[in-house]
Amino acid sequence: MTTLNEDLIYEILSAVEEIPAGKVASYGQIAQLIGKDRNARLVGKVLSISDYYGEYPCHRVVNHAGRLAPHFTAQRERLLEEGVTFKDRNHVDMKECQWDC
DNA sequence: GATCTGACGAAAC
DNA sequence: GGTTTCGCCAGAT
Repeated sequence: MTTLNEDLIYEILSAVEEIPAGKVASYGQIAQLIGKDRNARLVGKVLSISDYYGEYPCHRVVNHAGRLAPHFTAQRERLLEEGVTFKDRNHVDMKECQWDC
């Protein structure tokens, strides 16, 4: 496979853009949607290297604990504006706002 | 080509 | 609820 990241970015972003406003999805959920259920770390890495924030709702992607990305400070504010509820300053209420796919 | 690292996940403790 | 260990894949060194 010589095509590398370009293909991964397409798959991941295609899944990310399906996340409805006011909801959040875990990396594992995205990974599963792209057919790589154990490849959640790739989702995060690809988003970090890509500059697609603004074109895709990558702020709606959080980890399994509802914790936000360590290098993505604006993420919390964006989610609050969309109506996502928080349990703590850095923890999303997964029970209420996790994407039901 | 081997090793380490990473916006992670799940299970075990 | 938190920490520890392991697993997974792709990129960087």
